[in-house]
Amino acid sequence: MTEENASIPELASALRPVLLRLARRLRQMRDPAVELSGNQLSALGVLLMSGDLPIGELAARELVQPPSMTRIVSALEQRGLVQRTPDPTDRRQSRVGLTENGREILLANRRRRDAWLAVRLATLSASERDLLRRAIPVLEKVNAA
Amino acid sequence: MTEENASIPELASALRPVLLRLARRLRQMRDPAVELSGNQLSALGVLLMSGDLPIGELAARELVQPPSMTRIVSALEQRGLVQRTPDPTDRRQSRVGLTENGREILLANRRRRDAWLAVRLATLSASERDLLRRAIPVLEKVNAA
DNA sequence: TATTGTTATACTCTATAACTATA
DNA sequence: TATAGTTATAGAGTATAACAATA
Repeated sequence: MTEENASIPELASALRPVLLRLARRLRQMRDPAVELSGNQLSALGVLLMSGDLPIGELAARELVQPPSMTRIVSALEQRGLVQRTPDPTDRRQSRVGLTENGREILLANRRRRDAWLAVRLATLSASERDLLRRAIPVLEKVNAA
Repeated sequence: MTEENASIPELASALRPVLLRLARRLRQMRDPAVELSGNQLSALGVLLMSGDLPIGELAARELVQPPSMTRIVSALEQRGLVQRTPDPTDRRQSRVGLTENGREILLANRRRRDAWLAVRLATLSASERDLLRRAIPVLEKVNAA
């Protein structure tokens, strides 16, 4: 235990700015050549994780209103990154899914950001990297709480 | 050493999504009653850290164009959170600084987000919190690299 | 009638270009 | 002539409200 006397609020206010700063830099590493907005990229990510979804569901998961998601999906569809397929049982709905091209673009973007991070992780000592490795499940727990 | 065999790229792609997700939730904890945009809040943060700055310098630090910073500062000034004071030696410039009210609003916002995080940190075990505590300087090192 | 998704419209935030005033 | 800042204007991106099609 390094200093468990230190209070939880102090840990929070020390951790917050570091996390926000690092996340901001990671987000800036979007490939400027592949012009996808943050929300477009994020929507592709949800589709990769969850498979095909109706527009409304996708909007709810992204905390965006349905009309906004209509726009986002239309833009992605025009670029061939997603496709709409009509729901056979309810003709009001159509499910949105990644195309093969969309999957590739998304994964390439992630690789790019991972590479940026990996370069920086390589400057650490092995034990520092190990510390981060063990911190991951803890951060996940914070996220889930 | 938990498993230093695991490669650096793997660490990067495990760490990235956790960081981004947590940062996103932290950002969403802005007080909706105090309607400050992300960039307005961020500009106040720079002023707190660095003291009074000319508009151009502030724009450069926030990676924003000068006209955008003019708008941001004008909005903050109208709400009494910052004030412009003319530079005595160069009448083209004016320095922007926090007002007492601006300082309070900024700090209140930070306390709010810290509190959100602290509630979640409280669900962890003492040793998990200690792990995060030791991870902070490592994350700072990654940021600086 | 209720629900899914779209279109119409307005607002916010940002950027580039052109301008004003100092230096 | 160059620089600090502003104003004018346009382009993304989002939201609310109104509408169309289907359940």
